[in-house]
Amino acid sequence: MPKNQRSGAPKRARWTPDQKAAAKKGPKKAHRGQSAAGGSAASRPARDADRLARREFSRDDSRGDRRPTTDRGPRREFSRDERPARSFNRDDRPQRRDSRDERPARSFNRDDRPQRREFTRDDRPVRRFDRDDNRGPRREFSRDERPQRSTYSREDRTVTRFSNEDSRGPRRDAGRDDRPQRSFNRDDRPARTFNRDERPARSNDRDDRPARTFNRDDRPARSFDRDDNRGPRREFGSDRPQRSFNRDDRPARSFDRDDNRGPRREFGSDRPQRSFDRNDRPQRSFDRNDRPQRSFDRNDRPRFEDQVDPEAERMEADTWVKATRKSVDGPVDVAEDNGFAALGLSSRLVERLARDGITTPFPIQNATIPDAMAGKDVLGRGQTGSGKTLAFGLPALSRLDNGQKASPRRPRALVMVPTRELAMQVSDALEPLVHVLGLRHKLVAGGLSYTTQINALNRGVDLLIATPGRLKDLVEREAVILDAIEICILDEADHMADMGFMPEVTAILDQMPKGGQRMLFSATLDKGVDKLVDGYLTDPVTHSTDDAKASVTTMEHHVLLIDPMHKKTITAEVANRSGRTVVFVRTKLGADRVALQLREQGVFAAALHGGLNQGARNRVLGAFRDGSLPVLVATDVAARGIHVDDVSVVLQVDPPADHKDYLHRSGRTARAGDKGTVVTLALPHQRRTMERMAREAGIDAVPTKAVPGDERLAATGAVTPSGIPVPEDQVRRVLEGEKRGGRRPGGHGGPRGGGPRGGGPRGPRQGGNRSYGSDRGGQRGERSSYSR
DNA sequence: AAAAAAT
Repeated sequence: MPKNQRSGAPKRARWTPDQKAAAKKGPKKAHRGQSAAGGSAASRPARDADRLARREFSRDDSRGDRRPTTDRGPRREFSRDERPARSFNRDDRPQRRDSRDERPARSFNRDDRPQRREFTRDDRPVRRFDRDDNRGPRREFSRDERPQRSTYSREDRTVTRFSNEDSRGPRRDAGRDDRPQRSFNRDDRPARTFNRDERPARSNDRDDRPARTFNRDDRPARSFDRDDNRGPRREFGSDRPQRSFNRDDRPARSFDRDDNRGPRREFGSDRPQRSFDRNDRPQRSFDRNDRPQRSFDRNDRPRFEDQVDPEAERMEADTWVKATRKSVDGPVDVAEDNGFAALGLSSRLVERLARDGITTPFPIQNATIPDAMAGKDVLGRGQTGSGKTLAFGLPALSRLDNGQKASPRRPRALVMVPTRELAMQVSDALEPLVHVLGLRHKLVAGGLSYTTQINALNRGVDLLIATPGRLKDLVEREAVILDAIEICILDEADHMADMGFMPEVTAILDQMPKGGQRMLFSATLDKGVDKLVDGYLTDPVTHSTDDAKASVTTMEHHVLLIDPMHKKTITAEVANRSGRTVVFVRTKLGADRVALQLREQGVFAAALHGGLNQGARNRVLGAFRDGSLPVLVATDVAARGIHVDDVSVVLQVDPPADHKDYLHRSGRTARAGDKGTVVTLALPHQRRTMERMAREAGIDAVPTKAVPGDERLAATGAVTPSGIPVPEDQVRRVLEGEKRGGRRPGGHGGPRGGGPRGGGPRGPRQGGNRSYGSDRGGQRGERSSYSR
């Protein structure tokens, strides 16, 4: 059974037979080969040499020509010359003793047979694993008394000689003729006694044992040579999982009572006997006023994550970021002039939007929805915060709302996005709309449980929201079949058309029926996107609200020419402000490093990049969203689509790769009409690139020199940082959640294994986020490194 | 370079 089934698909996974078969033959041959080679540490020749040294070969070994001499007793020594000459005369052979006639007649009477001993499992003595039990005193060695064990190395051994006429000299024991002749006659041996009482008394007196020495110097030096002296490796129970240092690899925490916990806590016998008499119970009150007042404050609710293990939390990650929406309770009046009603959307959708105060479509929604409702292919270009999610989500859901139901494993609509965070954001934004129509949706992305995804697919999913990698994986496992996709939407298509993504994306698109509706949204239309458009869209209607130029006039752009030695300081100065700051860097390591450097300077920052596990990603982004983390240091994983309110500054510590990336990144600020500042640090050699990029992006920023303490920095609201490092426990508290009353049994789990946590992601958002339709178009980019 | 699947 391939490993991916054991760990990747947890025990409860309900696989269909097809899926099992698919998983078995699975697309993972490479891994198996890998583990076969990597798993058994020693190479075959090395192992054989080792075993040879220990004489472990036996007949059933594949190279069973060498048998051990162990177990046979000392080898009988012959002198060839002493043996009688062999006769080849048949008559000289001793009579065969077991001639048929001499044997007792065989009885075929069943009752004559010796009683067969019955083995029942229960008859067996319980096997003891207790060291102190049954084993007798431990054999004591004095290490020094042991003969030096010889190390076998093939090279060290002398050639075995089978000839007597060699130079070995006389045998060591030659002349010991006083020894009695050894008899090989079994009957000469003293009878073996089976009487326990005749054995010497066994001493269980610890004091009888030689004192153990604790003197380190008495011990022979420890060898670190693997092949040296160690004997076979200790066998661990096969249930012990290989230790992994990958956080995502950890086995799910078990809540099975019988599992691993050690003896159950003993409660004092003073616990009152439980009564099962109904009349003993206190009367239940049905008086509403007796109940505690229900609180509608989310913060009052018990923290769900406190009751949930980390794995379950990850499984639930698609429900993270539950925004507090300013929902209206009770019936909602849909105004006459409701813009969404005018677009022909179902009244339930319009009403649901109105409940959240969404009544006026954004331009891209106005432009796109009618065509999308008509089933046409759509090519949409939308800028930051333009509301693309609703632009494709509303018509897609409206069209799915036709009384049909999704068959198991056959979703009817698919939204593909390039990052997990974006997928979650889309899923969250569409969730209330999906539910109000009685449809089902599911998020399918990496880092989340396979089980919940597979189970949901088996139940039937109308709208699937996915990242390409996991979706392709599930397609290969036949956990999802794309032949019923009526509507397919590619969001952030320019990113999906990147070299690394393209093969997976096209592989998935190729699985879908030709005639379906396709919608493609992209900030720009370049070569890669053209390829997707040409290959997969039919007569698309193009709608663009603006082009890939900075059009947000509320955004200020600064390109600062700085000296490399000032980079760290200036970064901290710019990032340190009352509002939220997103800092972009080129690499994952750079993100970690810059975040650390900021914290060292007193600016609370945390890194977000694809190298973190999904739980950490959720916590960081959640903390940033809920305001407990003011500075987010991110790779371009956060450059697109991620919506967070009130980001006052985007700081590009490493310049973007191109003008599109510049616009994508800067699109994290100045959302929904807010003001925003984009600061890009440029080292001297990056100046010309930045000038060109600014021109292409359509911004008027002239690189100007800056030094720490520059007043232009202060003008953006920057505050000189305190220089006092952010305490580690604050970092932990915010990123790992509040510590609960100190229950963290020693020795359990890893650094975070069973720990409470959650914190950020489920907290309410600050500042009345409008999570609907908030994805933006924009640009992307980056290049050149933080350190020089 | 990053992202997207794991093992």
